[in-house]
Amino acid sequence: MSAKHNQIANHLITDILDGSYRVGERLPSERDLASRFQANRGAVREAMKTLQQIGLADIRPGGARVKQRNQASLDVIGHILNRGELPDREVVDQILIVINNLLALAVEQAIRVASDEEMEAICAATRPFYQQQLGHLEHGLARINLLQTAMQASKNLPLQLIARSLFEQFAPNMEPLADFVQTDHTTYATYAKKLEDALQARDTDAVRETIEAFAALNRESLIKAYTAAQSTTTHSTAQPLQEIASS
Amino acid sequence: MSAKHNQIANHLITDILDGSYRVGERLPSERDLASRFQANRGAVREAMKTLQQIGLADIRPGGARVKQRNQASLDVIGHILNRGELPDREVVDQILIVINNLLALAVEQAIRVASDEEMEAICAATRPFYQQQLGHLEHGLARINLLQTAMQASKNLPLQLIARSLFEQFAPNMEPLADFVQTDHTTYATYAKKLEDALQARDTDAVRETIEAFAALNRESLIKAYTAAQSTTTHSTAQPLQEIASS
DNA sequence: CTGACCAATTTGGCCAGACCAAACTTGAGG
DNA sequence: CCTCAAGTTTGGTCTGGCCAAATTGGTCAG
Repeated sequence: MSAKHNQIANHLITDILDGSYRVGERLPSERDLASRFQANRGAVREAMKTLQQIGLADIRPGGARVKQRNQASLDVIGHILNRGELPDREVVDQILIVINNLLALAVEQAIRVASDEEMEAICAATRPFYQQQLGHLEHGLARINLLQTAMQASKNLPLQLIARSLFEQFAPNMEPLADFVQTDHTTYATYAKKLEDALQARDTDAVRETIEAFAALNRESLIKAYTAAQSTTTHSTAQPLQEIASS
Repeated sequence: MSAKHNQIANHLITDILDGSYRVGERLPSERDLASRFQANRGAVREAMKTLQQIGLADIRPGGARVKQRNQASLDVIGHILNRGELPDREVVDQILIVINNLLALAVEQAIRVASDEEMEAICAATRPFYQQQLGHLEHGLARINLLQTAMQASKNLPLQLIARSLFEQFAPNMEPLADFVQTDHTTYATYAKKLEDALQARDTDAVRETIEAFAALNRESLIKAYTAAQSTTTHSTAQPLQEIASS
């Protein structure tokens, strides 16, 4: 149902991510791929352009070559998470670490540059966690809202772009795990209260501490979710991530 | 001399970034653009694909529409910095903040997960700053090397990708300022020594502190560079960044 | 006059076949 | 074995055309 060039691109991306082509190896020519996918060369061309911009292939006259994964764009993350039935545990863990750090930075920046109204907006975003009974869905939405509000108040454009890109690739791929996540609302609530207090006091260190506490909590529930999910799921045959190559 | 679709893409990108098209407005049709640039529709098509993947335009049957800037991909940063004779001071400042934070996170992670050899590699990367007399060029290279080594040791793929993307868009656009940057090698050396000690002790807090000290130093020299550069340069007519829109 | 509905037009997606210049491959000659 | 030139492959661009979806504009009922 998706556009043809997207199908082709996705096929090639998963092939590369699965290691069907070695790094530095030449990909099949556009004409070749066109006949393989029974598509026009133009469509293949657009798919190749996607690969290039994702940073998985270096495409130039003479042939397109596979690049190293750690030289890719941030946009590969979504595709990496997409492989297999469950997203790669290790990468998910790494993403959570980064997102939490970005959130801490955003709040730190907000404390520095945001107006009182904007700080109040962040505080308001913490309140649902301890003032209301939240279902799973609302809890997730509240977390997204907190993140977005903080990013907005940071007024740091690169930071906003990074957080947004990362999150948008992260969130949809966590769907398969959603049913297995059990949130500890009580401790979440106490942390949220702590966070608001730290925000009110504009205490950067306390904020960082609290956000790290959140991170630990999230990580814990994630581990539980994985063990729960893996016992239910058929044994995954997904290949492990290739080693992150050296420079 | 660049490929045609790149010329077209760059033209459109700068047009959008300069505000020639309002957010949500429809871009000219592919056929229209093709005749304007005296190019084939296929070339225009590839340019549009670039716009889409950079996140500046939402392109779908019926027409392509301009998106909000804070909904773009991280890859816009390079194009934003590229406008005008000098890169936007504010955005540069924001990038430095983010990069420094990412570096701190990388080192923190390295302390957690890296082997002794990898930690030693980071320490080794700090030594040139206080063991040798570095010229401007070598100093820059040593900084890059420190960043890369830390990223490598962090073993955090998303972190590596972000740092790499950001840095690769940042570095080349700082060229116009390079001649005006004066580094305080002495304090840099003392900080570098401090950083190495903190690394040896695997003291996360001390590392963060030291890196923040570096950040302050860099920021200071950046401000000086800007004032120096602006007095030499003809008055820039670059338009200010549009307000970072609300959600 | 307003709003819903339907046809004509515009627009992006894709296709077929072709030419060019740069890169790659191959083989002859040193 | 190395060097260098001819031939081949490959990406970049072009022309011209068809289709389906989205937009637009007009029509008609309320």
